[in-house]
Amino acid sequence: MENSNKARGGRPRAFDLEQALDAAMHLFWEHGYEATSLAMLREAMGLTPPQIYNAFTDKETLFRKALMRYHETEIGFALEALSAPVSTGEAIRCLLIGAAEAYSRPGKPGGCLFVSGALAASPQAQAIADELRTYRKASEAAIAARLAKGKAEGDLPDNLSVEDLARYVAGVMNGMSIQARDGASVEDLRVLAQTALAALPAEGQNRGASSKERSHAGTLPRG
Amino acid sequence: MENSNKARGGRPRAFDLEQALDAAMHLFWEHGYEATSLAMLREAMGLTPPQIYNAFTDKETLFRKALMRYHETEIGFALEALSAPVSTGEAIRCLLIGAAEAYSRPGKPGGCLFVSGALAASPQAQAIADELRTYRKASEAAIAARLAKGKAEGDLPDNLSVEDLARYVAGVMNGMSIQARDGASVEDLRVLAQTALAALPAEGQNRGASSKERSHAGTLPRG
DNA sequence: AATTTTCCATAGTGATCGATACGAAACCTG
DNA sequence: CAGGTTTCGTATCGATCACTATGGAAAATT
Repeated sequence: MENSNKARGGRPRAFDLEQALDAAMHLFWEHGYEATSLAMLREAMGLTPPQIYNAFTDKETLFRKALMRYHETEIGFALEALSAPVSTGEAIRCLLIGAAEAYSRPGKPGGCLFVSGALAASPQAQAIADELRTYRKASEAAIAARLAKGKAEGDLPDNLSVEDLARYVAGVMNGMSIQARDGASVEDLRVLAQTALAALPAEGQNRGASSKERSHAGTLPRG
Repeated sequence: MENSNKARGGRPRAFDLEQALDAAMHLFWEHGYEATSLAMLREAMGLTPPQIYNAFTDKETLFRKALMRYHETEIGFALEALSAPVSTGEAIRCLLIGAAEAYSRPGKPGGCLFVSGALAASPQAQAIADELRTYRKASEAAIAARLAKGKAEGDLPDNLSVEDLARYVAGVMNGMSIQARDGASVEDLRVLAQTALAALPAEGQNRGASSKERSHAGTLPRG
C-alpha cells in the first residue's frame, strides 16, 4: 500500500491518478502492451515521463495496474453473471450476452484487454504474456466453478466435464473478442452468443444421457 | 515475379529462400509481427541483415511473404474441408477438427498465425493488422460460401443466416487459436470443436423451422 | 520563516529498433 | 580474358525505445 493517501508532507500530485490510469488502460487495450510506446502514453495521459515513472514505477507496473483497473471497471458483467441467483443456463447466457456488449462498447476499443493485451510477445515481454494468460485461465476457472455448482444442483448432466464445457465457453468468449476487433457489431456478437448457447446441454434435472455419449457433445452425427 | 529462377548472371544466393522464409514464418507465428526483431530473424534464418533485405525487401514484405507461405503450407485443412464432397455438417466438422490439430501441432507455435500475428498493433503497423484481419475475413467468407452452398442444397434450413453462422464458426476457430496458445492439447481442442458442432442446426433436408425461431439458435430456453 | 519532502520540467542516457553504404567476391555473357 | 550483374561480409546509419539525472518549485511540517 505505498500508493495510499497518507499525507506525509511534500508537494501534492498535480494530476488525477485514476484518470491517468484510465487513459493508459484504454491505450493498452487498443494497441497492446508492447506496441504502446511511452511517447503515446505520455500524450494520452497528459503527463511527462518522470510523472509517469514516479507514479507507476515503470511500463510493466503501469500495465499491471491498468489490468487491475480493467478487471474492476470493465468486466463486472462476468462476475455478475456467474454469481447471480439464476439457473446455470441462464448464467452462461448472461455471461455471453454480457461479453457481446462489453466487447463492442461505443467509445471503447473492441474486444477484451486480456486477449488483445499481448497474445504474442517478444521474449522480453514473456512475463506480461504469462500474466494475461493467467487472467484468461482464471476466467475459465470461474466458469468451470459455476458449471460445477450447476452440476451439483442438477442443472447439468452428471456425465459432463465442467472443464471441457468451460473451455468451450471461454473459447467462444475469446473468439467473440477477436470478432469484435474485426468489426462485429453488438447485434453480430449477440447472435454469435445465442448460437453458441445452443451447444449447451438442454437444461433440466440431471437427465443422465443414455448410451456412450462422450462429454456433452451434441445432436450432430459424429461421422 | 521478380523472385523467379531466371539466371541473369551475378553471384548466386548462398542460402535457401524457402528455408529462410520458413524460419521467419515460425518466428512471426510465435512472437507476432512487431515483437519479432530483426536480430531474432537474423539468428533464426542464419542470415545477415543485407541478405534478408536483398531477398525480402524489408520486414513488412518479409512478413507478407511469410503469411502467404503459411497460407500455402499450414492451413490446407481448411480449403480441403470446405471443398470436400461431403455434407455441410461433415464439412464444418472436418474444418473444426482440422483446426484443432493444426493449432496444436508438436514443434509448431500454438494457434493460428492469422490471429497471433498482430491482434493489436502500433499505429505504424496498422497496415499489417489490417492485412491479417483481411485474411480472417476471407476465411469467414469461405465458410459462409460453403454454408450458402449447403443451404441451397437443402442441408441447412431456409431461414438461416449463413453470415451469422459463419461468424460463429470463424469465432470458434479464433477462440480455439487462443486456447491453443494457452496450452490446450489436441484432445482439449477436439472436444471444444465437438461441443461447438452441437450448436449447428440438425442436419436433414430443409426442415423449415416453425414459429418465430430467430436465426438458427438452439435448444436452450431464451429467457 | 526554516526545514523537509515531494513533485515538476528540461534534457538527455545507453540500448535496440529497422534498414544501409561500401567494396570485395562470385557468377553470367561476350 | 574483360565487362556487367548480383550477392556477399563488415561496419555501421539515424530514429526510437524505455528510462533517468538534475535542479528548482511548491506544499506540508516544525
